[in-house]
Amino acid sequence: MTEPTRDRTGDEPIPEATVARLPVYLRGLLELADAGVETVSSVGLAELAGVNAANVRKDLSYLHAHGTRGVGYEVGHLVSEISLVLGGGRPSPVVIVGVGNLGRALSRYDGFVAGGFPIAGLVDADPAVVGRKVAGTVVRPVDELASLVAETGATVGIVATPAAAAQEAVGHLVAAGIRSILNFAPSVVAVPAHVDVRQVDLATELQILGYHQHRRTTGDTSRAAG
Amino acid sequence: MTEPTRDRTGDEPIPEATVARLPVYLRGLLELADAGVETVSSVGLAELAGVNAANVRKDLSYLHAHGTRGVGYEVGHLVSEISLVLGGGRPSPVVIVGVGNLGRALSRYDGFVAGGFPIAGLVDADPAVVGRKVAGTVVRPVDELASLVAETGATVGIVATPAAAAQEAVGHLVAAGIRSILNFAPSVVAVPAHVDVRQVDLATELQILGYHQHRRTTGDTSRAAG
DNA sequence: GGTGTCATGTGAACGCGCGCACAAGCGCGT
DNA sequence: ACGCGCTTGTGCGCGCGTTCACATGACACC
Ligand SMILES: NC(=O)c1ccc[n+]([C@@H]2O[C@H](COP(=O)([O-])OP(=O)(O)OC[C@H]3O[C@@H](n4cnc5c(N)ncnc54)[C@H](O)[C@@H]3O)[C@@H](O)[C@H]2O)c1
Ligand SMILES: NC(=O)c1ccc[n+]([C@@H]2O[C@H](COP(=O)([O-])OP(=O)(O)OC[C@H]3O[C@@H](n4cnc5c(N)ncnc54)[C@H](O)[C@@H]3O)[C@@H](O)[C@H]2O)c1
Repeated sequence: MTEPTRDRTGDEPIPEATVARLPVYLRGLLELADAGVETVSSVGLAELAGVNAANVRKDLSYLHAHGTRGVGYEVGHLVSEISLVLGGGRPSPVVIVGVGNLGRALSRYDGFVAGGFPIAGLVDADPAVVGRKVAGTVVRPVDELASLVAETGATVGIVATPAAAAQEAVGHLVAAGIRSILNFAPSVVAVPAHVDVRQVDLATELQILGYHQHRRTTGDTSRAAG
Repeated sequence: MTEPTRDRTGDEPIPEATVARLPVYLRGLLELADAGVETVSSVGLAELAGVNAANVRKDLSYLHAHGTRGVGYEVGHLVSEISLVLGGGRPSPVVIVGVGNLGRALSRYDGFVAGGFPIAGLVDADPAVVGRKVAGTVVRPVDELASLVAETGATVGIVATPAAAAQEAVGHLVAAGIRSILNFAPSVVAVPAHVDVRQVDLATELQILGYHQHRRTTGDTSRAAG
């Protein structure tokens, strides 16, 4: 408020819908870079991302990644620009709370480190799980969460506990200084205003699919054969 | 149908944003029902779901679940009404393609059957995986997918293969008659118009979190303690 | 050096979704 | 029986997001 707006490195607000598409663009761009492609048009990138071309152009206009008229966008430039906006250029270590079925699968997910999200540590409340080695990392008790975050500089917390323990797990993460949380438990959690929570809810996704399927099979009588 | 009959069983289109919230309402309502609560107001349900109360009322108005003015909504009625809209009242068996780290975790997820999505079968392309028993189910080869779907009446497919194989896996599912697909692979897949695909992308979620975190740490210099 | 062709960048319109605010209606207490 | 308080149901305005359509501008070829 006291100082004017600086429009250098990602100071202006990017629309949320655009932010959600940037990772998809980034994936496509990395594929292109691997294939040796150096420039890409908004139409080409739109096809890779499955969105409208005008949407791509408007999205990229929010970044400081201007393209060349008549040619397109420089792939390498876009990659670095989007990476900078999304991750700040630095990796974000991740702490996983709850090392059950899902937590173990996540621990072994190689896409984490590839995407700039290395596993900083695993914690669990079950003494039978604590001390065991999962994916090369020893599971630590929940009361060591704060020190674990402090040691590793973890900035992201993943909640993979049962729903009943999700709010408690989130509380521990917030108390440890984590401000970005990804919650896999099917539970609405409350957090302070400065903490960002994103929900990944498998059951919800399936039920949304179920709605559309149900609607097609009951509302559409013109389709009989399969 | 010679006349345009307005059926009462979910014929009018429900807004997509509302559909996405219905599962959250349902979870809260089931908790209330477990606690013996029989009626709930829009304010109470809004708190449970973490949304605005007027939004709840408008959402429920799309269903045929009218409440009683001055009292609220009947919990049991809402549960059955939302369940009917979302799942058609019948369970939707699920086929999982790709039984790796994630596929195994999903197979053991008890929330599936609890939510009306029992595991109908598991398939994988790796001969080393085929034949092994995971969570009480034997993994079958991909070329048995069509017969598996036919036998079990599976209506939902989950893709848990590497990204490079996602499009192929989706193709198999579509060929087998599946019209609802949940894709965990970080890959944009193409499907016919009558097939519904929902993407669950972990890396995307983390990168969105990363954007907000990066924005806070660089743009926001004033932080309120508390 | 001129011109044609191509792709970017953006103005404007449309639709959707959200939330406020208020009227309508139901039940309970007196 | 009657009024009061509580809650539903919704009309309306606002903002966001998406898309079309077009003007602007760069590059390549002749
Ligand atoms: N495939 C899946 O398993 C899957 C898929 C989608 C969502 N989910 C959700 O993810 C969550 C975990 O699922 P899961 O199958 O791994 O369950 P799980 O029971 O296998 O694992 C839960 C783990 O959390 C630990 N835990 C419990 N309370 C804790 C606490 N207060 N603090 C720290 N750790 C605690 C437990 O000791 C256990 O190790 C659940 O909420 C589930 O609904 C799971
Ligand atoms: N925690 C996680 O592991 C995690 C989290 C989020 C997303 N994902 C995504 O989920 C997918 C699977 O991850 P994963 O860790 O389980 O990988 P994985 O390598 O452990 O498992 C992949 C499985 O798919 C099978 N497969 C390969 N090609 C196939 C094909 N054409 N048809 C059928 N099956 C095939 C393989 O044999 C293997 O069993 C990946 O796309 C990954 O990016 C994983």
